[in-house]
Amino acid sequence: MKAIDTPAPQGGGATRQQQAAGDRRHPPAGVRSGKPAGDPGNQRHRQPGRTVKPCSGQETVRTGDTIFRHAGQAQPLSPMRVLQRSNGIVTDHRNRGPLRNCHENGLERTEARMASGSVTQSGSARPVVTRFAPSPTGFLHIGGARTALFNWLFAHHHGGKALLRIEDTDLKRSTPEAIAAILDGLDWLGLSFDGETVFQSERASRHAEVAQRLLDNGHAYRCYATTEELEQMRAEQRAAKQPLRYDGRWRDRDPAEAPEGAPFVVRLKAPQDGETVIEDAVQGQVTVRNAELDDFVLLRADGTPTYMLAVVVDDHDMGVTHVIRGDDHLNNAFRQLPIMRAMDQIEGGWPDPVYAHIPLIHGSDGAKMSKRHGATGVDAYRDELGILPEALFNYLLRLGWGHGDKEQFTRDEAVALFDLANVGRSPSRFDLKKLQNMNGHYIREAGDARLAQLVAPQLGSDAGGEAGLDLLTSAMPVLKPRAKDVAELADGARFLFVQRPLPLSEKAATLLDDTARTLLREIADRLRDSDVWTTDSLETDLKSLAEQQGLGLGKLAQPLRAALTGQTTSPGIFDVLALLGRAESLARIDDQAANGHNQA
RNA sequence: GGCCCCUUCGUCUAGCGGUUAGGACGCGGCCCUCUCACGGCUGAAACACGGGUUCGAUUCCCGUAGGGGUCACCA
Repeated sequence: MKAIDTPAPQGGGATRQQQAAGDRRHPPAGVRSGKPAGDPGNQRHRQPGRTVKPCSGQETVRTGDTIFRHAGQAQPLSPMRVLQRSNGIVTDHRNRGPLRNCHENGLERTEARMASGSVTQSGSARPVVTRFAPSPTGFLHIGGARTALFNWLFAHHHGGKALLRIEDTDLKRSTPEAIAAILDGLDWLGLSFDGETVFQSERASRHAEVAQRLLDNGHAYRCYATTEELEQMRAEQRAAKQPLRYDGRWRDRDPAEAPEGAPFVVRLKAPQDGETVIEDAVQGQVTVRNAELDDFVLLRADGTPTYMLAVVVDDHDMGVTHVIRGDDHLNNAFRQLPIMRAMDQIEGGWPDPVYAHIPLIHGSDGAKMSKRHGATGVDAYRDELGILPEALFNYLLRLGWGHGDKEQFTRDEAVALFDLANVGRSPSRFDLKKLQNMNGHYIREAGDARLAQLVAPQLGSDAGGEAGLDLLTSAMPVLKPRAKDVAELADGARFLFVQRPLPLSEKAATLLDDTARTLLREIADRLRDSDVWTTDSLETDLKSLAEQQGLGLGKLAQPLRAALTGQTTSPGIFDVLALLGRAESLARIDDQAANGHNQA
């Protein structure tokens, strides 16, 4: 955060033109690395297919993102954009600068990049603002949860703000229940977002206003093509094996030709030449030829905005500096950027955000997570799989991000260490086994009273009362190491609340043969005589009894365990006795010692 | 199909031109031990392939293969 406060090398009051000129004198690579652009270090991390090949005979001007070769004319670079780009570089681990070679730990490395790369205007801070923008069509998806987490961590790491926006413009599919479920899921994970939650549906008029601005300034146009017409167009493209895209039939047509009173949509007049380059903080440099993009719809025939427009307008209005979202949006960035660029040209103050497209979470079969992969909502992990929020938090953090060999991260550590630089670029598969293992770890660390509260509802009314909760709480230390989710914790605790006579598991019943019952009587006699009833005293008593009988402790403990719990597995036998108490223990032993004829 | 992205043990990952390729989950073995866990030790297990560049490539470049994403008046 300190780094963001670093005063700008360039004059704060520079006009966009001056800034553009300044940018030309100091090409991005140079600014970025602090080295001459020709430095070998700058070549090192080029990715396959990402190298920008300058056209010979023409000046290739990189304004950072768009290359206009045809005109040899660079799009003016706003001061804000310089800042933005710098921020992008700061967070770009694929960055070709020398800092990539630093052998520091990730945090220091990040700090170092921050310190060297950040530029602001007038020395004023441009705080990081991220946003999580789910569409409320269901519960909080596990992938969405991770996106939310990364946005939250990044913002907090940089002392910025993480905003929440509900993308509910598709009224047909958005429900209040889904909104509540998402909010609930975020809350459960402990991800609190800053400021007011923005509801995109409430901003339609603002979106339309921007569309009008675009229209008025020649960056958009009305398209009167009918749905049928467009379908036919696509059918023809399909038949001709052409890429499917709007052919721009109304782009340069005289509006006077428009059919009287016919409905129309508003389309962006997107750049057709050159290419757009994004310095993605995760994916590195990504280039798409502008010819690949068509004039997509901004405003529907009914005047409502499309997602593409709404996102851009909202991100701008919310002051979003870093767009961290799923990789499935990478292609969208190339459609959203032209809208921002157009608005920046019209009124200024619409800087490019830094993009960070994080890889998707895949199911075990390697395909994008969906319903058929089983649990996809965080609510299912909580309610059905008995996962603790801190476990999911940690697991999601480690999915696609790493920090050396470290596996466990507290919330504070995560905030301190998280960076986009160490987010991987390839999709990762969801591994329930590892989540459960991690959950086991956090169960062992969790407070006993808290776990008792979680477990009680699964154990009937006895467990929910004050006495029941107390019992559960005191049993937790010996129950915890044996469970990897809340259900297993409940299973382990069940013996505490079952009513006599205990039902026996098959294995337990087999264990309780005649000799075992005889032994149980001996045990009962011995225990009845002792005046203290603690784990230690019980251990002493039973060990001496075993010794007298010339038996290993195991021979004695197993039948006893069966009698006390009805199971063959449980916490340590002395703990079980102590937890159950003298009266209940002896009663259970007597039950089995006497019983028997009708058993085997 | 067009475009875009990705590729280290089965899975999550470390690795930043020279390493016995490290850790974690899972799996096997041993220890601990009253059972089951926990914990400790230990074993098997990976650089997709082919070309470059280099004295030297897991690491940089190109290509192939494979996987994924995306192509609406959905978001």
